[in-house]
Formats: sequence, structure tokens, C-alpha cells
Amino acid sequence: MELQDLMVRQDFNQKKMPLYLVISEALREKIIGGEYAPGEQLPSEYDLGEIFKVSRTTVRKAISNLVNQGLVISQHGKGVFVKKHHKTTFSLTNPLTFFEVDLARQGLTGKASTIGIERIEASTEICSRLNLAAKSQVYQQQQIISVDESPIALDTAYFPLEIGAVLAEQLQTGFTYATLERCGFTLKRAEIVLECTRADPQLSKYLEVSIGAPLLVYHYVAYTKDKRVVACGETLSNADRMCYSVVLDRD
Amino acid sequence: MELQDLMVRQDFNQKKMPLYLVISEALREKIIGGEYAPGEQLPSEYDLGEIFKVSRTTVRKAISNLVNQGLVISQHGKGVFVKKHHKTTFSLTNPLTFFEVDLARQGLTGKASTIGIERIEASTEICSRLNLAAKSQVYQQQQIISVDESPIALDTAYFPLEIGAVLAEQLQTGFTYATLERCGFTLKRAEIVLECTRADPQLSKYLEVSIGAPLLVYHYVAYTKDKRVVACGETLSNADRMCYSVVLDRD
DNA sequence: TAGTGGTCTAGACCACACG
DNA sequence: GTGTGGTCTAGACCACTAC
Repeated sequence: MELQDLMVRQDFNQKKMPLYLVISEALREKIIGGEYAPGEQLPSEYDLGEIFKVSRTTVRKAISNLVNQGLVISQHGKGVFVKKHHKTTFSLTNPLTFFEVDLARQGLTGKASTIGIERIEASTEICSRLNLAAKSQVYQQQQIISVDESPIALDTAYFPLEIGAVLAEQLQTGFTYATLERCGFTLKRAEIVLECTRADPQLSKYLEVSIGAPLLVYHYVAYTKDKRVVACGETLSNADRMCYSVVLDRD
Repeated sequence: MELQDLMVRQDFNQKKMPLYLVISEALREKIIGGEYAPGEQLPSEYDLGEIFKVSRTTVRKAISNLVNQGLVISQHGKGVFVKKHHKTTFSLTNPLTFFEVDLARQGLTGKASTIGIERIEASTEICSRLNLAAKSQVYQQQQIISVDESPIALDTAYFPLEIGAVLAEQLQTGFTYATLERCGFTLKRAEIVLECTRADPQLSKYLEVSIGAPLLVYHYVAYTKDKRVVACGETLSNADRMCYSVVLDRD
């Protein structure tokens, strides 16, 4: 019955679509169309195999496709469930805002937990971004940023020694920009690059996503009003849960 | 020999890593470390199976992992090759710049080919973004943006009727922002949201990426100085080939 | 024609979740 | 224990590329 429709579509498109694609597309439409509601469980791999008359391997390939598209999540021992997405927005609009402020505006609560802060010899790239001589020592801080108790981003920040030394204790808690300001480093400018990357096995653990899942990367260099670099770093966030907004005005 | 090292690492990590992960991590390190150079071909699936003493299915799972991480590209009938990444940067910095300008600065050449422009009834969301009454008619334009002869983004733009009518012919060629300006619609403000999504089968064809590949989404609403909305739309770009930059200054 | 990746099967065994 | 997804095998056949 369902299978009929699928075969028809396959002929209609004049293409030999592989079976797994026919199946993942069929499921995709049901998900997009709301026939499978967010949070709902799909039939088991075995049942899908029976329904579509294919092997379990093929069903798994189809499901893997849906997982890659961010439509479903597969839970070992439980089943495959339609994802509920809720994206958090981080505003890049002037004046420089803070993540807590953005979160509060969206009725969310965030937390930054420091997983490490240490003095290291900076890489060539970091030295250049911080405008320091090669092989300078810097403070490196890593934080997991959680929203509503689930990890959304991993922030790695680098500070010149004289700044990091002052902040080392305070940086253990709270968000980086906010801590800097509280300690008298008023931010005047931030240079930002946004790009996308994919989770390697280590990041996939920190952010609780699958290997290869897309991550948004927020590269930053922050300056005080005397044009001194106070920090640089990267925030890697779960691309399914974060977006950035900007408003550009021209004089 | 190699296998030995891998097994040792597996024990060392105190984790039962699945074979495909051990293999994809081994290959990943060689790629990152430059042992496999960009553009170089990996051993065939059959050979990798012999090398690691596993079935071809397992080798394929490992390679699929690398593809998902954007490290390699698999070419039917030819082989698996290490990717060469070259990202194009699009600046969001004030004043509003144009993609051509950015490209030229990077020594690249871009082209926008219109694949369709038609008058349609706008969705509720588009009407709201264009500040029009529900079910208004609008012009919808779709363009493939290519850099150095390969597709990098799909832009879908919506224009109110009175603007679209003026532009319909000219919009057939050239970049949207530039065409608007040339026709006397000076842009004063753009509201932008950046997020990440994944390629569905249709987008995967247009942008020549695999299904589920990450795409950067640039949502925009553009205003003239009399606060009139002249256009809105989305630019979906290959996340492996595009990034966005912003500079924020605070008064 | 030979070599490569792409699809698919049938079946085995393991690990996790839940009652 | 039962059911679920996770890993892995061995082998078949197809489609694309290159010579």
C-alpha cells in the first residue's frame, strides 16, 4: 500500500533512487508533515524492514540519513525519535551584548562551567591574534556553556598573561565577556568570524552530539578602547541549538 | 604492525571503541598530520579492509565517518580523496558590502545564475517579513551563486510586487544587493540571522554536496532609508566553503 | 576490461533500556 | 527476559571511471 506509492514516485521521477533514499524520503515527509510528531517514536528498525520489505541494513542507512539531516535522534535500547528543535539566538548587534542578556530575553537560563584554565605556550596563530611575540605564554580557559541544563557550546579563550593572571580566579565561574567587564576591561571592539565545522570524537562527547554533527564556530578577538587585545578564542556550538543575529546599518 | 598500535591505543583509552572508529581515527590523524596530503587518494576500500583486517562494510562505515567530518570526498569509480578546503569569506561589516567586492578582495570570481523568477502568493512567514498583508503576491527569485565555477550557495529572494516588477528583468543576472542599488533602491539596513541547517536531497543536488551536509543559512531582511522593506530571503551556502565575518564596535 | 565505490542481503552477536 | 539499536561479517550485484 504505502510501498505502492513509493514505487510510483520512484518511476515518476525517472530516476533509480536507491531504496534507502526512497525510505528516508518517505519518513522525512511524514516528519515534516507532522504525521510523526516531535518526540514521537518511529517504528523499530525491524518493523520498518517489514513495512518496506527491505533488510535491516537498508533501514539503518535510511535512518542514518535522517539523523544526518538532524530530523531524528536514535537512542540505544529505546528507539528512534523525532527531534524537537529549540534554537537559542545569540545577538551580535551593537552594542556588544552578553550571552546572559540574550538568554534572559528568551526566557532561558544559562551556565558556564570552567573545565580547565592553565598557563600554556601559545601557538603561532594565537600569538598573532593576541598580538604577542611568538611562543609567548598565555592563559587558556575552556568552558562548557549549558542552556537549560544541557550543553550547547564549548568555549576556548586565550588571554595575555597580565590579564589572565588578574582573572584566573574569577574566570572559574561566569561568562568571559562579563568577567572581563567586571574586572575593568571595558570592551570596545570585537572582530568575529562565523563558520561551520563538524564534531570530532572529542567534541562529540563534550557537546553530546554525534561525530560529524555540524557545529557553529564563533571566532573572536576582543579589544579595549585603547586598542589592546584582551582576549581571543572560539566558541563551538551545537548547530542544531544555536543561531546568531546581526543588524547592519549604513550611514 | 599498524594494527598493533591501534589495538594498544584502544586498550590505553580503557574504552571499547568500535572498529570503524579506530580506523576512522587512524585515518583522520594521518590526514590532519599531513601524512595523506590534500588531494591525495586513500587506499581502496578493499585494500583498507586487508590492512585493518576488517570487512568492507566496516571500512565503509569508517570512511562515511570521515566524509561526515568533511575530511575526505568519495568519488564513484575513482576513489576516496583528501579534501582541499578553501573557504570564501563574506563580510557583514558596516557599511553593507557586496559579495562581489568581498570576492574580488580574495582574488576570486563569482557568478550568480538565476534559475527562476516568478510571481507567487507569499507564505505567511514571508508576508510578515516583507511587512505585507497575508496572501500578498510577491516575486520569488532563485539564484545559484558560484565561485570559481563551482556552486557555493543557493539564494532565494522575495520582493514586494512593485519592486519585483521593476527588477524582474534585471534580476535575471547579477547579485541581488547590487541590482537593487543599481535600480535606485539604496539599502540602509539589513537584519540578518545566521544559522546552520543540513542539505535535503534537493539542495544536495543544487550545491553538489551529500545529503545531510551542513549548510550555512543567511536569513535577511533589507530596508531602504525610508524604512521600506525591499527584499527578504535566504542564502544557503555550502558550510565547507563559506564563512562570515563581522566587526562590532561599541560607542 | 579492470578497478573503484554504491547498494543490498541474511544473519550473527553485543550493549543498553525497561518492566 | 524481551525488545531496541550498535557493530560486524561475507558475499552478491550494480554503476561509474579509466585505460
